[in-house]
Amino acid sequence: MSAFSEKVYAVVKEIPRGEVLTYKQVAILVGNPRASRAVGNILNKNYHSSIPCHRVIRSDGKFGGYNRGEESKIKLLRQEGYVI
DNA sequence: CATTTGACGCCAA
DNA sequence: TTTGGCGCCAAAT
Repeated sequence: MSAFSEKVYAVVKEIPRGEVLTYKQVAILVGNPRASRAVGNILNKNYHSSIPCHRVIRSDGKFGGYNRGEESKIKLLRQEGYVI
């Protein structure tokens, strides 16, 4: 595991229920404001059940993708009470 | 080691 | 406002 991915996992894991962070925000929190793309890449290839990667969405307000399907991601967020 | 890929983001038309 | 193109970074090929 690279330090970068470790930080990404740590940050995502700390997202409280009902809250969401954008890829950009995560990138900033890990120290690389421009690595928004890399963040998505890491979450995509390393999906662990321990990490609520469904709490990470695009800065545009779109939901982005999800390894279990975007529908599942949206469903989860709605269940957690996330509303636009 | 060099190139491509991808759950992104911002700016210019 | 919506679309297209460019930039940026880490991992996979």
